[in-house]
Amino acid sequence: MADAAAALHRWLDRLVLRSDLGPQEREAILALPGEFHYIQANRDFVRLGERVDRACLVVSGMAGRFGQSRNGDRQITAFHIPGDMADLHSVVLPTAATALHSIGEATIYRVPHDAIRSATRAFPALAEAFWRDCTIDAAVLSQWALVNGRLSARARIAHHLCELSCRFAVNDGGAAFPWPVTQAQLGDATGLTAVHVNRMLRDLRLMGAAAVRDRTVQILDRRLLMEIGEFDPRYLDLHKAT
Amino acid sequence: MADAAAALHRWLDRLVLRSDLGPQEREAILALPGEFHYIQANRDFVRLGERVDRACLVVSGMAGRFGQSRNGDRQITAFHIPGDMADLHSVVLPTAATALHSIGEATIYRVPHDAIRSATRAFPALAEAFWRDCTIDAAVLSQWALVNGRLSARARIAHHLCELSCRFAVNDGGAAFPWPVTQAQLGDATGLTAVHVNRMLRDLRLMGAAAVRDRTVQILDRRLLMEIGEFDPRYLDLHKAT
DNA sequence: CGGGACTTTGAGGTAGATCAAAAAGTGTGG
DNA sequence: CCACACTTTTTGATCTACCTCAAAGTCCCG
Repeated sequence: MADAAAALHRWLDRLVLRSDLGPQEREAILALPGEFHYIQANRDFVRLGERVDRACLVVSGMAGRFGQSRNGDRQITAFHIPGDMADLHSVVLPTAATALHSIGEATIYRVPHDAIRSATRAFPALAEAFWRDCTIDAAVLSQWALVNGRLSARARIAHHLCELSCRFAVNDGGAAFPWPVTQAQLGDATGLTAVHVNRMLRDLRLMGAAAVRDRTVQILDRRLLMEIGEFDPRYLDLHKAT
Repeated sequence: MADAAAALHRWLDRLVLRSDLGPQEREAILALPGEFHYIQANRDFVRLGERVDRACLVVSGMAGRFGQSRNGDRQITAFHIPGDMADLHSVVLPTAATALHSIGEATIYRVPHDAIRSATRAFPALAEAFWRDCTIDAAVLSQWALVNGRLSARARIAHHLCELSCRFAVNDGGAAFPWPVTQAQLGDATGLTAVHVNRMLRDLRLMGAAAVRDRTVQILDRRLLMEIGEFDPRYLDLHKAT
């Protein structure tokens, strides 16, 4: 089985980008108990309205947070990559107002809320760090609302690719990154149909901005892609971001 | 000048709906220092990217949180009513990724971050309560993303009216509530043009669902309005909600 | 090698945008 | 208390970005 400390370390790396944590606090994070779960491709693993008592750390693959309208249309409200605690908010709001879905195959590490709560009681700085992380999550969502509400289809897609590129780039270069997301799922995130997503991706490819090949996004011209998507990475609060 | 304790009490009422707070913690809230500010109608009072050191409690009127695209189009991502701490999140993320605008005239009470932070250090339950409140704020935004991304123009507007009705109804009946929002602003919240908002409001009026008159929303047939807007109040986590 | 999921392309339809202008409020100063 | 300027609401006419429906092509896995 995989290594819990390694999985938690990726999350810790994300946290310390934004919050100052001392050695004891870091150790408290790395010592969090939990279990690994393998999730089959494209499965809902947290249902809407379900009451949860564990939070999900993405270890490998991707996850999507989503809501659903009456006729079954889905709106993805967040993509989560390895190192993201996808539903940290469930610690303070255990009834999921939002569901989780694996994007392709995924592995998660489920940490009991109790353990997280005792860590925050012992170390107030952790409570603040978690609160901050949830707040950045909300800032990202706020940006999605702006992008999906006000930009053209092409710009929305360009913006999403830029965002994911930056978030992956915290660890490496970011010119290419894994992309298990189907065009239908990208449509669910941008409020478009799969057909239109396909045409916009073709445009971006023909413009030489970005291309998806082999479940991987290739950024061909970052400047151009950012221009098309009106992308400014400041909202991500990744101090190292390009 | 207005009464600080009274203003803070409305916020406290909102907090204790969702979090258990003891007498000392309640007193700490009611003792928070701050200053009252009168804001002229439709002014930006927190700018994008500005670094703030005080949080804004809405005392009277309404406020809107928004982001802006390159060409100046705005997307409102939240409406705040009296008793809401509009940017509590700024305590942990002082650089505003989102701006604030008065909807009509408004009065706010500005509380220094320092005071809020000392309260959370003294009372961990307050840190958790604030974190929870920010999380519910994010859940509301997530619902907006779903509604604006997936529902028809008419449904979006119906949904927004239902939401505000419920949030006002925490205090009173909720069949009618103040509505200083212009049709252009409602368009900025729903991702529609003012012209189309006008037509959809006419439809809702002719259908006998809801009508806006004298800066006030009249809910004519709540059941119908909820049906049109696919509204289910659970995401608001107001235990008293209808 | 066969079946299901995903991608790609085509043709035509429509919800909502855009542009334009009149009507109704709202506030201000004389 | 009226006149003027400005904002907001309302209606009409036209346009278009994106949707819908349909079908062929491609990839992947058992």
